[in-house]
Amino acid sequence: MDEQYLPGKVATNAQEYWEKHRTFRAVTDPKREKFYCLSMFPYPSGKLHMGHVRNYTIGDVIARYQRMQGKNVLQPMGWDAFGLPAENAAMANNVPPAQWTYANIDEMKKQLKALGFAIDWDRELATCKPEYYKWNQWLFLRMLERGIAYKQTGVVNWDPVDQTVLANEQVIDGRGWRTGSLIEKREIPMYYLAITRYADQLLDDLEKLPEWPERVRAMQANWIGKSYGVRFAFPYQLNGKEEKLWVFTTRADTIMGVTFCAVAAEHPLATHAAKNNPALAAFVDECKRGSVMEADIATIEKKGMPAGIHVMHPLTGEPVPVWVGNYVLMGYGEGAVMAVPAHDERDFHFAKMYQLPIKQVIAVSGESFSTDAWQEWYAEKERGRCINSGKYDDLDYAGAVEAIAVDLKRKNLGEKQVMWRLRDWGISRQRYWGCPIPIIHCDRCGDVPVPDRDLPVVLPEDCVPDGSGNPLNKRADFVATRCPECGQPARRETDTMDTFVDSSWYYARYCCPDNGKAMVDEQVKYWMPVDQYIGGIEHAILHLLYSRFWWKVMRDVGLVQGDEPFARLLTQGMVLNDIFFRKPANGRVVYFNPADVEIKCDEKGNRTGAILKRDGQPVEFAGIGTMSKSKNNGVDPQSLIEQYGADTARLFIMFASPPEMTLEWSDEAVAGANRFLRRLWRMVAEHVRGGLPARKEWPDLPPDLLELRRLTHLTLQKVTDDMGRRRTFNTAIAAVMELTNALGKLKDNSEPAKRVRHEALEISVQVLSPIVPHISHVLWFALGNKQAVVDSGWPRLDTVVLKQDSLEMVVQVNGKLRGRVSVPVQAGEERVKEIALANEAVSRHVGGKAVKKVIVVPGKLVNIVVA
RNA sequence: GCCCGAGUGGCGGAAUAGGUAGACGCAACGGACUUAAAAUCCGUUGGAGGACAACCUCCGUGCCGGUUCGAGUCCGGCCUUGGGCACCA
Repeated sequence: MDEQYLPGKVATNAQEYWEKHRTFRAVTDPKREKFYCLSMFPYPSGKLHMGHVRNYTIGDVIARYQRMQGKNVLQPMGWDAFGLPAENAAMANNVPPAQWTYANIDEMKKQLKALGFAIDWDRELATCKPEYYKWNQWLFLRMLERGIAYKQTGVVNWDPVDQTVLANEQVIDGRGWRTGSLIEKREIPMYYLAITRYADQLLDDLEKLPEWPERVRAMQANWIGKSYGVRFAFPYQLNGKEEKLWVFTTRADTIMGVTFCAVAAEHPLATHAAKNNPALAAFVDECKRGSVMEADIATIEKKGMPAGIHVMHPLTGEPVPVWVGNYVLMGYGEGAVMAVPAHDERDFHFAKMYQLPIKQVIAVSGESFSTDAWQEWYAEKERGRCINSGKYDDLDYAGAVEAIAVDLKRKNLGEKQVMWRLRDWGISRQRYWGCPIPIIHCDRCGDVPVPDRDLPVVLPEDCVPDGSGNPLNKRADFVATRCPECGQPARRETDTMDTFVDSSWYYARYCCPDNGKAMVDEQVKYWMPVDQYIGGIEHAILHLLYSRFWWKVMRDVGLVQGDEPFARLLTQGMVLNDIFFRKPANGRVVYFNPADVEIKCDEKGNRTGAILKRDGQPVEFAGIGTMSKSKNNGVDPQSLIEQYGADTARLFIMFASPPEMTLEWSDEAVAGANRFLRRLWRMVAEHVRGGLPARKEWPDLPPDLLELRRLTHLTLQKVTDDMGRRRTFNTAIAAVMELTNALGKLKDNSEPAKRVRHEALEISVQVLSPIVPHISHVLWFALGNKQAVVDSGWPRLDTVVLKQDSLEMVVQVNGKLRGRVSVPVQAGEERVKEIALANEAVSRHVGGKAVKKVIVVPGKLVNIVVA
């Protein structure tokens, strides 16, 4: 073997071996226990970024670990290939999105291969290929048949200059990113998927996912947002006809405190009222400007204007004024709310601003109500009792809701209802680079689904978008078709599907990526569910919820079995780096890449400042943040691999922090990871040079060697647990480092010492091999093995060597550490107490005071409580 | 604004079920080797105080309060910070 560790040579050696032996090809084999390890597939944006490297390294370590445990492992890879960035790149470079996307895939595939991931590339797929998205269309048609897919209007961002629908991302401070014009909300017809029909299942089945992080389940449950309340109506007269203004509330107990109602600007009542009221029309227009994002709407200043209309209180019959409010969402609930200023904080402030009456209807004993300022208890429902509420006085929350619901029902004006925060999934996008929605518009027959035999509806790949509208509308060869029902000329739908549709079922397609006859086949029964899914925490809600929904639909269509697609989930943290910038006196902020910045420290290592290497002038530190183009703080994985090799990159990423936490970049720590690999290499090289030991029965070992063997197996035990159960790879690596540190101190070169060292090195190489597979591959052969480490299985734990006669226990006096004692393993509690009290340091601190209590935690600690 | 996390030395982090705070690594400092540099190896390294010394004492896990023999860990209230909020993926 080489004296020096040459990462490039080592990587080539290992990767060629895997390629030649087709090591990572996954074969469907029901006789073997399978393990499906899946990382979220990347959007082919151009180059791999550090987030990808982290994601796929975590997945690869788990896949390789499971493989060594003897499982039949599937780890596939593909491309989430439709999306907005391709259209933006197309506009910038005048290149069709397809061409840009395929070039990016080639580049990123090369990078993934350089990192040595144990991927079965035979199963590669890309969502922009008709063989794939045909089945998006096919299942969409099944959903139409079942009424799960339906058509309805929805609100979008409209750029009046470009005459284009914009994504939220393309709206900056209420203006279109290219034109700078003020954005308007606009209602257009769209296709929706009725995910709310599955709301109950999506919520209840979270209990079937014990191996998901608690926080993801909590976020999903809150997102689905089941609430119990009352849906009821305020009647009113319109053009001589009886109409009803419907609202939903979880606080029906406060209904007697309603002093006004508020409706969204898009609500029909607002539209009607604005007709003969120019001031209101102007206000409605104002509300319709701005973004559709909920975060914006929730933080804007609450504004309103009276609609000049009154509705009737359903219980008292009193007139209630209707206001138009910019904070009421048309897309949520009824687009109208009842307002109870006394018991809802938002209504309270709104009422104060517009001098609307505030009527207290809930009292809590011991608290006094005042309209001067809001107090927390006003909104409390647990301790409250109704007052000023006529027949409902003195009822508690549950009693009042019940009684009021009964009365509303009797008047046919409402009833108790379950309400979901979750909204149906609008999938129509007025964009080119996506999966066409398989619908044909016929003047005679209406919206006609494309028959199965005509699938897929193929997207032309040679369009170049120009920023105004959807280029598909200008493609007569795409749009012009015939109605499948009447045969007359008709138009194709030009909207495409949300890219979340593509990523909602790709995991199932990996089981049979080449099947041209069906969406999935019986192989999904073997491979699904995914045993381990790994991806960014930023996908905790949308992607995972849509996937769970889509899978349930596939189940109900009879394609798959089981209720959930992902058994275990690991959400990795983001990759962060320092952010440096300069802000010229009257210019835009300029960001500098940390690689170009030198940090100044004082003699204690505290940061004192930073300068740009190029000009030696100071730059400002803006803290740490996720690696991004806009902050110019990314690290290119490619240059990292070129400098240190794939194993160093992988080792650093797995060592720097546990997978669920954020990872802060550090060039110095990367160099440290490389140093460890070089040391490991040298250790093996020296050991091999000294001659490999003969393999015999274990001889009786002297105490120091026995101790080292014990450490070897303690390390194996810990690493196995850390990698398999805890998934804390950083502590697994630390444990191996401790072992190699101890090994470095062993200067003995006797035959027994060689045997102990050999075993320790073999186990180190084997357990590190999922993390640093290339160097492990070469070192394993160097240690005299005939079979590749990837096929060597997991090392066996020697439980005999772990047995000890005595152990160390910690002794505390009043909870403070005062001494350590050695105790025989079989010693009982009384004996342990005796030994602890006999300790010199302990008795000094007890100091003759009366011992009140002694607590013994077996095998760990003794706490002596004195007066 | 709402939902969900996180906060421990100069830095990344460890402490797995309420039981030794700071494993492992980085940086820094001191030393060895070398003509020199790189590489490598050895040692020190939370703060304050005390002892010639082996060592000893006190303080310390964002802030305030609580439960407990014992709290980084549990509970209540804050502060700061990260992710998500439905058309970025």
